Amino acid sequence: MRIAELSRRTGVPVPTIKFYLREGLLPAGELTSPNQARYGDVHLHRLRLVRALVEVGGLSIAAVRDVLGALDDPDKSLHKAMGTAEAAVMAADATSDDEVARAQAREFAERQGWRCHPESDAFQSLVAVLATAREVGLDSFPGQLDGYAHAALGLARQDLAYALTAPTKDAAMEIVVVGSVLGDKALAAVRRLARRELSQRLDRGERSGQETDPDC
Amino acid sequence: MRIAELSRRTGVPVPTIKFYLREGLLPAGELTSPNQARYGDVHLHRLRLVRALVEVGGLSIAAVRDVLGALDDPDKSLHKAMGTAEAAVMAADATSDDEVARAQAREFAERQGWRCHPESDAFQSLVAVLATAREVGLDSFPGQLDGYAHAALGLARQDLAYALTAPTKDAAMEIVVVGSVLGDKALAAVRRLARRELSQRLDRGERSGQETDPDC
DNA sequence: GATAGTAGAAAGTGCCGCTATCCATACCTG
DNA sequence: CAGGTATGGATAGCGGCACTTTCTACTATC
Repeated sequence: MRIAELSRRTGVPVPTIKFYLREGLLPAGELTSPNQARYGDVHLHRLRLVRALVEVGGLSIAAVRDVLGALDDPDKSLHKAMGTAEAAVMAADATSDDEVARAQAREFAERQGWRCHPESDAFQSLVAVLATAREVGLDSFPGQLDGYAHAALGLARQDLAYALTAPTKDAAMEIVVVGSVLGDKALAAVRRLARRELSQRLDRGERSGQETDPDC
Repeated sequence: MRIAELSRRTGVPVPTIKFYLREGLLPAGELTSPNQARYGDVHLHRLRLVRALVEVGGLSIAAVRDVLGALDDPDKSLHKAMGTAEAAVMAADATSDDEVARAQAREFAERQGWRCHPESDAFQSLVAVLATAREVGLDSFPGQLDGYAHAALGLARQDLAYALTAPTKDAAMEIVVVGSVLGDKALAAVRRLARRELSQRLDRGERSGQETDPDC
């Protein structure tokens, strides 16, 4: 297929596709002449992937390039690809050196029995959030984390199970990466729906919802 | 205190504070002369709040203005303030009219027994994610949602309980709004830590972790 | 052979979150 | 009370980023 069809089937304008080609987010098409190229399903799929990461995930072009690079690297383990995706999503603001927040995060990890690297983007991001919470005066915020951890463990278990459904390693990596990005967005949305649902139930005087969600 | 001290105590440059004043994110100081003003703890707190929303939450200036407006509105219910905050966070890309995705979202809501408005930002956002998942070929993604819902209900319950710890309605609103924004970030980070922890345990041949998290 | 499409490169656009510069005035130190 | 520094207010500028536009020299197609 040619670039116009690629554009038609994805809704991405031709100039934007050219831009992505230039930026290395999309592999070049197979040249049939000095100024003609053919694109295949690979390009179609990749283009949709790029748009998903950019539009839904809010990733920058550079971050998308990193993520795709990790996906394409044949030597890369699933573990490492996940790390790259996380780094891209976390956007590492690399802020303050709040020692208290760092200690809070470490204590939290210990409480959970998690052995996590304090240099990882996820950990840094957590420290940044805790520092901000402290600045804004949300003193009991760190206590919330344990509840988050409980939920997160369940989600992580589910994520991994989902990834194992993939037929090939490439597919698994893509599921993990895209699932990370889409999953975050979906979880945020579902969380808000749940919150609204619960506050509605409270408004109606129902007891905090054991009837539709037996919860253990 | 004067603007320089406000700047010193928050780390925000004076020109940026002036910019926020101009944009209405910060109330004007009390004028003591035509060109002198005094700022108080309110300004200090508000400024930190703005930075938290902008830096951690990634909210645009306009979104921050909306959120703060909701917080300041004395007539606004906690419910409405939450709605405004959600709208600001969700950033409503208002994309495709994917009927299939919409149906998937509706089915999900029914499965959960949630009565949610299909016009709400959270619902729209969910539809957008599902549409994207479909485009990228993540066919079994909708099945993930039920697991998300389980986790989200737990989190929502915790969120509401947290909000009820606030002494005043204003404080509760702030907790809900800021907790929403910080909570999303924190949850994303914790989720990644959990995922890494679990995949480490798998690497070591442990059975998928009942020993540190009895989970029900 | 006219029309439309294409690759590739270079320059331009629009938005957004600041940042810089000015000015007239106020405070503050010596 | 003089002189340097800070302030409020206004206007203009800047840098980054994700595209878009424009151009040229070709090529496929009707």
